[in-house]
Amino acid sequence: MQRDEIPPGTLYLLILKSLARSGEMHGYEIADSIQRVSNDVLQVEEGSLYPALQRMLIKGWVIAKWGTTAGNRRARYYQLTAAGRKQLAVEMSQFERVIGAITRVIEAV
Amino acid sequence: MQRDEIPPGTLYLLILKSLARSGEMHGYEIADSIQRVSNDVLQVEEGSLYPALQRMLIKGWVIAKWGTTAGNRRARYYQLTAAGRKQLAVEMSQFERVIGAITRVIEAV
DNA sequence: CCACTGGCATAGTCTAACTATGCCAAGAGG
DNA sequence: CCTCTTGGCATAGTTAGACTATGCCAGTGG
Repeated sequence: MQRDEIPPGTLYLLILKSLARSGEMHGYEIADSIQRVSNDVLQVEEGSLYPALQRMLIKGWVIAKWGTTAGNRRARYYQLTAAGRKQLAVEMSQFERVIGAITRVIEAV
Repeated sequence: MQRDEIPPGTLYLLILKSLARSGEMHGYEIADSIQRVSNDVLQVEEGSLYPALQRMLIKGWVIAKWGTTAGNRRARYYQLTAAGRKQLAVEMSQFERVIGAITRVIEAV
C-alpha cells in the first residue's frame, strides 16, 4: 500500500479531531491513531507532527504536560483547550465546504 | 460569501477536470468555470492559475495554442493530452482515497 | 483621449509538510 | 556488561505550490 501525503492544511484538523475523541494523547499516540483510523492511508511523519503541535501550542489550541507512558517513557501529553474545540468546529465546516465544492467540480458532467 | 483557498495540490485536479469536460479553454475561462461550477466557493487567482498551467505544460499534461476569443482578444487555448487524461484519472482516485480517509478520521466516534 | 476590461505573465512571499538527523532513556539479547 | 532496538521528542533545511502585487498589451466605450 503506497504512501500518501497529508493534504496541507488538514493536519490540524486530524490532530484536533483525534484529541477531541481520545481526550489526551502524546505525539506517538496521535500519529498512530490517525494512521489506524484511516486504515493506513494517512501516515503522519514525525517531522510534520511535532512542528504542527508546536504551532498549535502557540495558537493556544492545545496545552501540553510532561508525563510517563505505560511503557515507562517520558512523553508530552497534549489536550484540547476551549479554543481548540472551537477551532475544530471551524476546520470541520471549512473542510466540508471546500471538499464539497471540489467534489461538485470533479463530478460535473 | 467569504473567500476560500484552493487546498494545495488540488488545483491540478480542478484544471484537468475542467479541460476534460469542456475540451479547450483559455485561462480566464478555466478560472471562471471552476468558480461557477463550485457555486463561487472556489476562486482561482491568476497568480495561481498561470504558474500552474506552465507547470502542466512542462509536465506534458496540456498543450497550448494561441488564438482569438469571441471578444476578439488574443488568448492561449489549453487542451488535455493523453498524459493529461491519464493524470486526471490518477488524481481523481488519489483524491477520493485521501479524502475518504480523512473523512473516516473526522467522523470517527 | 482615456478609462476600463479581458487576458497573459512573473517576481517574490509564505505556509506547511517533508527528509534527514540527532538526542535521550528503557528494556532485550548476547 | 554492552550494544541494539524501540519509544519518544525535537529541529534544521528543503520543497511544492498557492498567494499578493505588479506589469504589459490590445480592444472597446464614454
